[in-house]
Amino acid sequence: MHIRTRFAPSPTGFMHVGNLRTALYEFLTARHENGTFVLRIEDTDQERYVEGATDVIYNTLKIAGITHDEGPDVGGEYGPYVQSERKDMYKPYAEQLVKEGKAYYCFCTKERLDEIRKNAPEGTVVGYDRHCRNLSAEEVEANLKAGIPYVIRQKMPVEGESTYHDLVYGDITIKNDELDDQILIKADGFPTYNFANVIDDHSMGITHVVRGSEYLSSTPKYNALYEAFGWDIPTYIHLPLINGKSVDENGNVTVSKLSKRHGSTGFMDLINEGFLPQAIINYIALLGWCPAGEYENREIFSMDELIKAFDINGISKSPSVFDYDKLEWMNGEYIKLMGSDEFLSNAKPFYDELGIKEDMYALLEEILKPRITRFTQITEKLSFLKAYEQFDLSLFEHKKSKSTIESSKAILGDVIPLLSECNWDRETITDVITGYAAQKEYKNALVMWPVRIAAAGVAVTPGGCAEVLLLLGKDESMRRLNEAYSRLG
RNA sequence: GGCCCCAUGGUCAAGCGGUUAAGACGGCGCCCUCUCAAGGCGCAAUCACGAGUUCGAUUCUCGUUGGGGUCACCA
Repeated sequence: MHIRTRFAPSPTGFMHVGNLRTALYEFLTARHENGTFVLRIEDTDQERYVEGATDVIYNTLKIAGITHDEGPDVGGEYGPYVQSERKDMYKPYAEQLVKEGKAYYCFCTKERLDEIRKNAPEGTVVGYDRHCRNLSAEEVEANLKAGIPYVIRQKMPVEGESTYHDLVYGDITIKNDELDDQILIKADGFPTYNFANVIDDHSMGITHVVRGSEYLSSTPKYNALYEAFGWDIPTYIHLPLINGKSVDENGNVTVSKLSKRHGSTGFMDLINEGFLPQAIINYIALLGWCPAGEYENREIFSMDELIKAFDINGISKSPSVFDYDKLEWMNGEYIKLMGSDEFLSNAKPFYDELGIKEDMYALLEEILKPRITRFTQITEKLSFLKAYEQFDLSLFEHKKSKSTIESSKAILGDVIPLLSECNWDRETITDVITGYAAQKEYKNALVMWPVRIAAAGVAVTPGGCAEVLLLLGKDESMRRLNEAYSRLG
């Protein structure tokens, strides 16, 4: 069987990571079986139209490495792939069902529908009362002729129960009287989302419908349509939701659907914060799916590896919580895996901002790579290069190195002249300092501590004293060393 | 509220009747070490509860509790 899956986002200008994960799983489901992945744009809601929103979808998928075989931009045999361009094809399908007695015209006004709801017993929710389900042919004809607005509703089965199978959740059964006579065509002539979805999925040959578990309870309605048309019901794969964790005003930890208050939830937001596309994809791939077999216990996956390892059996049923800490860790792992070119191209914008010269690139990569989990942290990590304040002299005191104000002053006094005469390369600087320490029978730490502090002016630096001196350059290093020395009295 | 779904450490999770209940993130400790990281080693921490079924339940069934989803002329 040739698998065809689709991603059918609405162009809202924003790609929620939950949506992206759905797209990823749809993509992986198809790719793992050498199937076809289709992109369809669901833009029927003109009110929600956002300029450039479809570009956000294209860009996101491209950056994320989720490539589609068919879609508005690449074409395909099942087009058009933009729903607004398909709008004329839905109504005939609905009218076909009316002819076959499986659907009917409904002339009820919105006011009447509201009335039904209002009069419903407290705390209950009632659906449509099927008022127009059994209008006589004459009544329908007369209403139509009179130009009374109408919708087309499907006649749903009223007794018995329906069961369908989901690859993740198993068999799901509901009573048929739960099913409302759903609207297929709205009064404005446009199809409802559910109706258009079924028509599109069928006419595009979609074999596997992959979507969030919020569709679990409305799936019987979709199936009623497939059955009315005599079409094959697709294979269903419902995905557990992604939640976010937050603390409410009472200090209680609560979990709810991932949203803004949990942090960034948009793919582009995460990118802007410095998360790498591959890391985001890798992370969300593992949110709700667990690799098995030879891939068990593995955390880092390239897209190709995900395609190979992906297995529907590994999808879990229970919702998961988006963990920014783990994403952060994973991002760091991707950074450590980077080659020099890739590292540089990511770091360059931050280097440029600091006015860093090319001859420092190699050293910076070495000291930064294990220390950052996002490239955006570079600015902060290297801030000591620009700022050299009147730092607190107590920084010279360090118990473990046995460094004190006094020892610092003495050592700086000795070391400054030595450094001022030496070549400014890593080996020489290190030799000078360790040589001095050896000669004085000091531990290296006792000497390196005050030098590093004096040069950086902060307690924590990426790299040790030799690296700090190199990054600063000889002139600036000597200037700072002397200034600190004089401040020590 | 009706209906549907879910339930293993703080988080992601393996497990698919018999295990010392994996692994990862995070936390903690130790080692390494000129700071901070990285790296290495180690520790703490989980089967929501109650009945069954069974020689034996984390695993199967039912119930309870908790959580989520869904009930539009929205998508």
